[in-house]
Formats: sequence, structure tokens, C-alpha cells
Amino acid sequence: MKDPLLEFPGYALRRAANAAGAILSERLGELGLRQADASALILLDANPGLTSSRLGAALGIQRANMVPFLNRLETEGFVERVPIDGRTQGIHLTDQGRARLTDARRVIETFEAELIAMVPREHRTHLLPALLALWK
Amino acid sequence: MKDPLLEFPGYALRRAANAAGAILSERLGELGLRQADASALILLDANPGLTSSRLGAALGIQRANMVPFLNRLETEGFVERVPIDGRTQGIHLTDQGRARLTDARRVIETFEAELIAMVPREHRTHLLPALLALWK
DNA sequence: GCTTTATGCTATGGGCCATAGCAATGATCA
DNA sequence: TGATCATTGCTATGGCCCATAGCATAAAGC
Repeated sequence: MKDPLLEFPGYALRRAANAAGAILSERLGELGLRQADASALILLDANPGLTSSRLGAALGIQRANMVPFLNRLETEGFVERVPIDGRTQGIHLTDQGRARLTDARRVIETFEAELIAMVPREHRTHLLPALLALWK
Repeated sequence: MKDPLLEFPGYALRRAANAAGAILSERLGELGLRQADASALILLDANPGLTSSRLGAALGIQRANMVPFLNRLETEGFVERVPIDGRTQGIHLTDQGRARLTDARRVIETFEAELIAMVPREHRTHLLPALLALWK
């Protein structure tokens, strides 16, 4: 069967992201985390007290969607909101959040290593810079 | 602001695919098409009479989700189902489907060219093979 | 002080994917 | 040939992620 779609980098990009995302989501799911959760934990660990808006901007999540997202993280005890002024609040990891992050890191690093191992050696170092150029 | 996520190819893959997908979806939307629609039209043009199951397998769409998908394409007059035997049917493009495909091709080829142009020259030829290795 | 902007929020819908289960047909094989 | 198995197309349903519109309050800017 002919597949002309295989010539399109954009199509390959979508399929690759879906395939990789499915694997990672499944593994993070065993920790009770989604991909966005793990990303948020990593970002908050590196930048404690980040604002909801700024965290959302970094993750590419809109303000409106940050609300239920952070609510869930807070309900599960990974995160707490600390008021900064009347309208702004800093998001901080709880001890439980940091503990879960440790587990998540293991999963993610294993996953990323496997991912890189899938691409032929001669293309390997080019993947990350090429991908970053597409959205950064 | 520190962003440790930028070291992860898997994360960059997801962000790049989302960014690219948003642009393509918007442009195809002006033609009344979604990404999966355009992919299906291209595949059906290259392989007339493809079965729903086989088309779904090629596109990475499950049987259950092919039903409303093909219903819509049929309702909009892009596709017709031709019974092969009692339980199998071949999907064929209609003239209207082929016409819309012509427009879609223009959009997609422009998009793909712009996408490739975004990646630095030294990484350009590595992108497609690297991505194909991640799911093919 | 008044206007403008930023922040966090509610409500809602779309697109895409996944699972479970079903009826009917075709294929396989004793 | 007849019984079993596999395939095909389908219904129903829910989850996840994203997008828009609109709102109240608070801070910043003039």
C-alpha cells in the first residue's frame, strides 16, 4: 500500500509525538500523573513560587485551563498556592509533590533514553535542536 | 526562568507537534477540513477502494472511531462507500473529494515547506528520518 | 482618581483517542 | 457440511487536552 504521507515531516511529527506520548502517558499513569503534571512538577521544582500565569505560559497552557489543572494538583497534595498580593499567588511544591517528582524523573529519564535510542545514530544529535527550532 | 524541560527530546517533540498542528489545523479549517480528513483524502487518492479497517490502520485511527469519521466525510460528499462483499466496503473519493484534495495539497505543501524552513540547515535532512524512526 | 491592564476564575464546546460490547459476515477446519 | 473462529463495521460512552467568551477583582499607569 502506497503511503505518500511518509514524505511529510509535519505528518511524521504528529505521528511520532502521538506514539511517544502514548507510551509516556501510560508510564506516568502508573504514578497517577499525566504528562502536563510531570512537566509542571519539574518546572516548579526549578522555579519555586512561579505564578499560575507564568507557569501556564511556560507550559503552553492557557490561563483558563490552568485553574482545573492546578486544582487537581493541589487536591492531590502535590502543590500549594501561596498568596503574593491581592490577585497573584505563587505555586510551590509540597514535600509530597517533591517525592512524586523523584519517581516521575526516573520514568521520564528512562523514557527519553529509550526514545533517543530509537533514532539512528547519525540523526541522533540533530533531533532536539531541530524540534526546538519548530516552536522556540 | 529556568526550563529544564528543554533538554528532553520527548517534550520538545510534543510541543513542536502541537505548535505545528495548530497552524495546519487552522489553515485546513478554511477549507472545511481537519488534519485527519486531509490525510485520508491523500491516502484514498493513492489507494482507491481502501477498506475502512485498512485506512484506519494506516492513519492510526481505531475501527470504532472510523465510523463517525467516514460518516462525516461521506456526508460532506468527499467520499463514498462501495460494498465489496457482505461485510466489507471500499472507500472511494468522489469528484468533489478529489477537488477538495487539490486545495488541501496546496495548503499542505506550503505548510510543509515553511516547517522545514524553520529548522536550521544543518539539521534539516535529519528531521524526517529521525521522526520516522520514532513510530515506523 | 480614573482608566487600562493583569490575574484568576466559570462555563462551555470541539477534536481526538480509548475501551467495551454487539450483530452479521466470511474464513477455517474437523 | 457444519461448527467454530476471526473480521468487519458499528453503538455507546468517557477521558484528556485545548479553545473561546465573559467576569470580578486587584494592580499599574497616566
